[in-house]
Amino acid sequence: MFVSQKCQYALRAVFELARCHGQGSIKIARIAEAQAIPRRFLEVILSQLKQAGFVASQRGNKGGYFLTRPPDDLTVGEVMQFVQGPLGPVSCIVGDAKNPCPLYGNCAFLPMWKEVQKALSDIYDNTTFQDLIDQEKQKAVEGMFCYSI
Amino acid sequence: MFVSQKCQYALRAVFELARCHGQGSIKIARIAEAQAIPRRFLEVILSQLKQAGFVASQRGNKGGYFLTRPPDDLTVGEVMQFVQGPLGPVSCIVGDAKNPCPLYGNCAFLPMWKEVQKALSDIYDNTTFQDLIDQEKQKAVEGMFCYSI
DNA sequence: CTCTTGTCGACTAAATCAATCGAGATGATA
DNA sequence: TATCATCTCGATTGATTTAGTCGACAAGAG
Repeated sequence: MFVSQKCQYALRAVFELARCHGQGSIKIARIAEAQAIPRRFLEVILSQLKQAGFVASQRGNKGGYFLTRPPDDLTVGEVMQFVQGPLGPVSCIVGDAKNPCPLYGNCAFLPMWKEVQKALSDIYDNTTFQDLIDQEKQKAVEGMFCYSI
Repeated sequence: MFVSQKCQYALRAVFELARCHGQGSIKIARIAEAQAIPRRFLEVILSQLKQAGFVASQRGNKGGYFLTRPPDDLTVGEVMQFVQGPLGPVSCIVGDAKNPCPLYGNCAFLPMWKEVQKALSDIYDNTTFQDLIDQEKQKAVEGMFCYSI
């Protein structure tokens, strides 16, 4: 598995905030319940997302979190990159000076890794949270056609 | 980084064996040097690849390892899957009964994860070691055109 | 004032990663 | 048959990452 639990929690939390965008502050407890995320862990995650500027918060009674940007201006890739670090398959490709490939420039796998990175980027960087919301709505409509009456 | 060091070593080792396919047994030491892999660690890796049937070995003096299948019949995906486990981005998608997604069937990200898995599979399962060898040869030819006189 | 909610840093148990090591078995060859 | 290069196997290790948990504190609405 390539996407950590923490990163999945972060994405689900942001998705929940995106779904409620414009409705004011959303409480941690509500996000935790709606998206099945351990509450205390979610605190840590949201606090980091706040540092990064993806979300903002309101303290005190009636407080909570909310997105700082509209859902159609926030991509899955941005959040993932912040939580997990570079999205490439191997370190030589993301320019990690700590782990230079000893075969760099001569590695038979380099073209393949680049292909993979592009494929991932094509998906993650082109999926906004608004896309996910729309997709979910569409699915609900399809569900009505198939299962109701 | 999503592909472990060990997995990269395994791929490079198999590549080296693929490149020498048909030349009899190749010594661990030679593979280790050619592909810049820690020797003792490579022993562990090759031993596992042998368990899996990707390679076979000859003991004693003049011993070494060799591929059991021709390079055009062995994909990168097969080796990666064996070394790293399932290649999907998240556990819910690879049918991991230990980590069932608590939102399964209702998770907004599921379609995206499926897209990612397909993209990865399209690359890894369609790249054979023969492809890598050919690619390397092609590159060498281009190098002649560009830099030599 | 009080109750609800976010804030912050410290802490931890478990798993995974990336090896390393030593002793032994095998087999080609001289 | 002795030797030497090579694979074999299990144990062990240190560092890092993962996935959380906890307690005390700060802020703000009513």
